[in-house]
Amino acid sequence: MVAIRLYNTRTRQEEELVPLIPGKLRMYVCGPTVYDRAHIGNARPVVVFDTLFRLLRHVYGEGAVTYVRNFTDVDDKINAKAAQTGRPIRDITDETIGWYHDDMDALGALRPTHEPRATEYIGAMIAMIADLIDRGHAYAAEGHVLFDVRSYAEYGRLSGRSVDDMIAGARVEVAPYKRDPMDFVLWKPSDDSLPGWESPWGWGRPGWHIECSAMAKELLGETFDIHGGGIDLQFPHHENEIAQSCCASHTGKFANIWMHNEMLQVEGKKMSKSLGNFFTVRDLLDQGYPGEVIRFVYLGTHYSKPMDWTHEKAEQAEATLRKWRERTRDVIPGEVHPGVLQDLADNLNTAGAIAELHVLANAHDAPTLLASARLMGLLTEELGGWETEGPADGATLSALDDLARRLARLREVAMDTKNFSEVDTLKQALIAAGVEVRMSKAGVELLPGAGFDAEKVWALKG
RNA sequence: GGCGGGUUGGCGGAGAGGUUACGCAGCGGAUUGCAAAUCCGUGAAGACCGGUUCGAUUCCGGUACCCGCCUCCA
Repeated sequence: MVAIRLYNTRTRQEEELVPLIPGKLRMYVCGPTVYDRAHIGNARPVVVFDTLFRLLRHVYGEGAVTYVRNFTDVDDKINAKAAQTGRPIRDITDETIGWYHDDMDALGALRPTHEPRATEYIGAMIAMIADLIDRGHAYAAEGHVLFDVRSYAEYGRLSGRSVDDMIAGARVEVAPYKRDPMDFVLWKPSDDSLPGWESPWGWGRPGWHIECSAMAKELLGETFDIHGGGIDLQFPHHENEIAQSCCASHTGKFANIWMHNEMLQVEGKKMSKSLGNFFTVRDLLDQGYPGEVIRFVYLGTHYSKPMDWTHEKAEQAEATLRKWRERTRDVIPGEVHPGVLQDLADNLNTAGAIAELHVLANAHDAPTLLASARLMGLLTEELGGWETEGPADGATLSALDDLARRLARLREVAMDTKNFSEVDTLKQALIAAGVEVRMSKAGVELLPGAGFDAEKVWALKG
């Protein structure tokens, strides 16, 4: 069995993945707050950990891997949207979850084993909060329950911060009911306009961090193998998860390996609404970027480095995938290339693995290329189809066929007369219409290419 | 202020203390009426300053610059 090595943020070093339960692998990844379409930054961890999920299933067996990714469906952003639109919260979250599934499916991400909704685990959260109070790690105050960061000596270990340093930064909410400014909310009161649940501390709703601790415990147990998410979650979210879970557990342990993907940028800049470079996955799909192309761009940069989304990368990815799909058409997948597997097992080096795929393609080893690419969720049947669809409808395609025949006739004549001016005129017009013109001894082939303009084609047909 | 990431050939982007990354673009060739597509081949690198070493782009220290998180936005 291939040894998988992963960089562990918790220990700041690369480690061999040794399942806590032999033969079983348990992974938790922080999922979305469901109040709007997922943007392309949200999608990076989805693709990264989907690729890891696929690798783990390949190595340990499909049934041996349990992957949990939550939906945060109780949150003030959702409440705000409900208040703004007058729609019921459940409508909003159901709709958003549907979008999320559609969009992530389009990127070739497998559905996790479990996708728990926070609102379905309120009981487990209340139980964990009560347990934390009993153990002296949390306290109720003015309808809130707060975690006492001073009660947990390891607080700040994951993110390499000390409580005192963070207070010096003075970016924390100071509330009179807090014992320490860094204490964070486990439970907070709700008024009539907000969603809430009965609890020992009154009508209220959970703080953000407790849901992951509670759901991970319910679905994976007190300890498990891998916890993933974006690096932005390292503090405070993951720090707080660790504090809650470790203080509420019998072993004092939580996730074994912590993995964080770096952030995504757009054309070299932070994606933000104010810069106008903010895209949802749906935006890109609607603009015509196939989901597989988006996935390929993501996998082209190692997850531990900032990734830049650029149009140029997407174009190159599309050209590469187009070529590979042509080469693997009707090919039966062979064995996964050991080099590809080795690269993925080496801290999920997807960029290195893609380089190996290029080598396989150049070596004309289509069966191995296909099997290896599929391990990464590329060249799969589900993601295919886009490469042959093209931007032309059926009628336009038949118009192209007519033009191809006309061009072929003109060319035959020109071969005899040695006067190619008419052929070249038509060819240039076709190229100007975004048509790829392929002429060979076998004949003439016209394909809709980049910048294809159906109107110009119809004008040429006359 | 605290924490973290980065700086590699024209562009993108990896690994490895000594031997070709890889892709795109470029260049040469095959093919083509000319092209396109395809195929074959090929030049080009590691911010700066020190240190360790027989040897560093790769390890260590420092400098500069870029970026992110700590704040509703991943």
